Amino acid sequence: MTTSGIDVFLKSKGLKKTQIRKKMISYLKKSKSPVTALEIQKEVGANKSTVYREIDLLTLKGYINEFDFGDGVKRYEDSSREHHHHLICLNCRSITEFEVKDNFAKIEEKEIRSQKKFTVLKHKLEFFGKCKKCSKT
Amino acid sequence: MTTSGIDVFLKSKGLKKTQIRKKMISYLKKSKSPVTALEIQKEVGANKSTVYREIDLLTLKGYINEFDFGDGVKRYEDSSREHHHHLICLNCRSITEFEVKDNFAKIEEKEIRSQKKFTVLKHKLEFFGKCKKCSKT
DNA sequence: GTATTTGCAAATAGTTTGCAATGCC
DNA sequence: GGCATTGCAAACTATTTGCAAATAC
Repeated sequence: MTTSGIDVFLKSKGLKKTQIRKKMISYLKKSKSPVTALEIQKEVGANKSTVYREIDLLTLKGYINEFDFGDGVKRYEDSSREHHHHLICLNCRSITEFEVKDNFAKIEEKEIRSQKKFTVLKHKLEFFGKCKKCSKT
Repeated sequence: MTTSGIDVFLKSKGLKKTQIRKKMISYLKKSKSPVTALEIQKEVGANKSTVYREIDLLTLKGYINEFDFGDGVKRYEDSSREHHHHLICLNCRSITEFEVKDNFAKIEEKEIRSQKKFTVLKHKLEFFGKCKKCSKT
């Protein structure tokens, strides 16, 4: 989303264009891997309540996606980014992205709909293991 | 794992065969969807500290897998169960299992290894949406 | 007998809420 | 001006920890 794209997004969602909100969206937009509430707080310089409230709001409006990789902290990323999955290193906890060429999950969605009558809205696929660096040791 | 299988497992891991541990393993074994620490506590009748310590221990020994579906509570299931994915209803929060026939993720693992030099140990694939019941309303 | 396991109470971490003050349109 | 947004402090929830008592082998 471009800078003016953000303006349009905010307007369409009935959200005011505040300093904190703009900083937060900009931070999410430039981050290469999902960020935590604490990281957002530090970067944006807002109160933690504000950060959490803003996260809720942006999640509700569909601007961000939430992830939990099992270390007790939630992470968030710009939902407009290209579809990808995450590789989480169980050793150093680094998070790498993996762009998907073939969308296998889409195929499963069809099976799920026909077999279970369950309507898939989104899916999350994460791989846990050892990153390049940690595999060497 | 059969009852005697549990005995063998405990012995091989150097774990004592206590009442609480046996009850907990038995509960995990029979549960059809991942259970929370609180549910385990109620079923087993142990102190919550004991439950959390036991969960840590059994996770460490590879007996259980941990999941987080984004509602702030962790869930656990017997790792020896057949490989499957979860369908989480965003409306009523029910969790359904979906057995996988073709293992698409395995194919991606190969790409991940060659492209990213990342060694995959396990993956988690979850589908979020509306269950059969909630789709009707 | 001794190392493991357990319960209890208190501590911690992440997140949420009530309320008054401030800022955007 | 009026409603959305923000900060602060306190509350809340899930989980963890220290320590002494109980239990398995």
